[in-house]
Amino acid sequence: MAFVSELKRSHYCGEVGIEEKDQTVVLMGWVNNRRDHGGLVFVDLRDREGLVQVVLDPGKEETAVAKKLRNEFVIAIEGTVRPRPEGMINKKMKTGEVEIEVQKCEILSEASTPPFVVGDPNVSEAVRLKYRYLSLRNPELQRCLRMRHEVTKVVRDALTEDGFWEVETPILYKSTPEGARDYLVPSRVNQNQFYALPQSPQTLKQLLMVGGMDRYFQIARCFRDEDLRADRQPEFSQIDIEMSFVDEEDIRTMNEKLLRTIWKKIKGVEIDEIPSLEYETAMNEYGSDKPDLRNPMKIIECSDIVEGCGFKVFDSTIENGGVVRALGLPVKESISRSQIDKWIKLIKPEGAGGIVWIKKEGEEYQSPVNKFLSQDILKSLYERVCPEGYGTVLMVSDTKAIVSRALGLLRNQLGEKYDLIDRSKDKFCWVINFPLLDYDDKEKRWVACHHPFTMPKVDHVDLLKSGTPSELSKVQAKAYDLVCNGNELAGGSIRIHNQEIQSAMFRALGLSDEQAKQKFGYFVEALTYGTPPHGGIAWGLDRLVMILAGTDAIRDVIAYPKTAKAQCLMSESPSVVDSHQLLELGINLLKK
RNA sequence: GGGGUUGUAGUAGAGUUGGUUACAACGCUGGCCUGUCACGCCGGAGGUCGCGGGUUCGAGUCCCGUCAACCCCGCCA
Repeated sequence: MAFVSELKRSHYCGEVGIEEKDQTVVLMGWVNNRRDHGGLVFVDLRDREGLVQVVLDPGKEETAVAKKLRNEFVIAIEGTVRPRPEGMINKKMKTGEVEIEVQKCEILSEASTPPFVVGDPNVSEAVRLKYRYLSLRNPELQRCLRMRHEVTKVVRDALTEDGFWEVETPILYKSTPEGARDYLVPSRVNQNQFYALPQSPQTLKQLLMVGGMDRYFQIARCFRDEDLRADRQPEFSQIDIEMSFVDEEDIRTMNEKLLRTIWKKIKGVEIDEIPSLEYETAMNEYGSDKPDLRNPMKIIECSDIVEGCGFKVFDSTIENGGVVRALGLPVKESISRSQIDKWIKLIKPEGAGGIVWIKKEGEEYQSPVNKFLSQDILKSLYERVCPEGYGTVLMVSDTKAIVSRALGLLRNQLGEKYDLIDRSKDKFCWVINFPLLDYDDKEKRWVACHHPFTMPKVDHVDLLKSGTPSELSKVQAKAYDLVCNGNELAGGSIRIHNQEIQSAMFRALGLSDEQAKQKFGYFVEALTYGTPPHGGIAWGLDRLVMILAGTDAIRDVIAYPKTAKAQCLMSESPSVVDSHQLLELGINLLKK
């Protein structure tokens, strides 16, 4: 067995076709499968481009090795491409028209019996993660990683074309006072001090604008020490973008162009016009700031119809400034009482008391509240919420916020359960005019919805300066999210470049200029040295690739992902370290 | 931190009201086969039923605890 083959690869396995007829080719790859017929051995040879059938004669000296071949052996073969005999074409294979008649076969590397068959879809996540390098041989995972590569390439090309510079920012950086939990890295040289891994390059990219880079982007790795989800890993990537001398419109236009380029180049799809939804509208009509517009249901206002109706729950809700709103479930089948009870259970944790439903039976409207509501009122409600004349009305009454959360949750649930979502097409929207501030009930103070350097809308600056609680809640931000199929694809804002507005913002957050300086230090100082008007956006790259690849697990688009407990099962990290390493760092562990 | 689902040969599963030696498949392995492509045929090996307790004459099965993977809530500027 040669350590290095004399052969030089001429083609990828998956790329051999009828055009190569009668050519001698050299292929290298993994044995995907072998079918030993005694006097004739078929091997499906695999590389990242696909499979091709190679035919070996174990009787000949050069190919006698065929008997030794096993799954996942790495081999090199030299052979002649020939059309398959009459009736032997395999239509299921891309290369099924041809096969390789092998003249030479070398084993480059033998393989232990793998713990699972490569490509077997029924292997548990734990086993697949432990042997990630074997999972990576699965064409499906390779398709996702190839797509990820293609997306970053398209993004780099498109942004470069538009005058952006890719600038790398540090991974060893400073712990930030707000936001997610930081991953900390101890410093050996500076004992008792720590770096933090960046949650995002937010401040760094703004300082690049201060530094005159004008247009920056980065495929940036970000780190957050928070619990994981199906679409969340502790380290993930952003397409991070920042621009100088621009306003909201410029950034939205630029990113819409980028979005169109991505969908065109990756999926070959032209995107329709992208609607902009006010945050307020999104919350009222979809119960979400990232609505899935593929779901046809909308939340319908019903307060005006039921006002003063005599049903105590509705009346007192409206008197107290709350609302009565409804979803119309557009399915003809009758919804059972127990089913509705399940939905009530679903929305209870959101604070909603229950669901009042209306069904139509012939010309009669049925409802648990028909003792209180006349047929006329039920009819008006039904006709507004189910204008098609069929379906079930599901009403919730409470404060605006609770009704939005409850019906938003229900809307998603119903969309899935009754297959109301049109998956043939991706649906996008911008969500704009987010509130600038949000009141934190636990900590009894105002916090920035986006971050404390987000610019308020021009005509809301005075509201911000007024500082009265009722006014502060109305202040809107120059912030925007790009939403696709109910996922936040990207989010960003225009940043404050004006000292006076920045001070007003800090005051609203309950910080004096002195405290702000202490908390944000060098960053606040930097903004005083001539900051261009600027703003930006960050795309969640992993989520973007997930949507394009049509997968719902973020692990599928990351080569070496971590488990829900943030461990790497392959390398068994995190792990304990040698005591001398800790000693050097001046770290003493609390014994467990 | 809380809730849910799952855990039985290498892999993914079946396993009855608790009852003899825990099943068949894929993979592995020995043999046969020149047209297979989910190759086929004959034979073989492979098990601390996640782990630890408990109930019982007897536990894969019932109970308690625990661990792991996944999903959800909290959390995620």
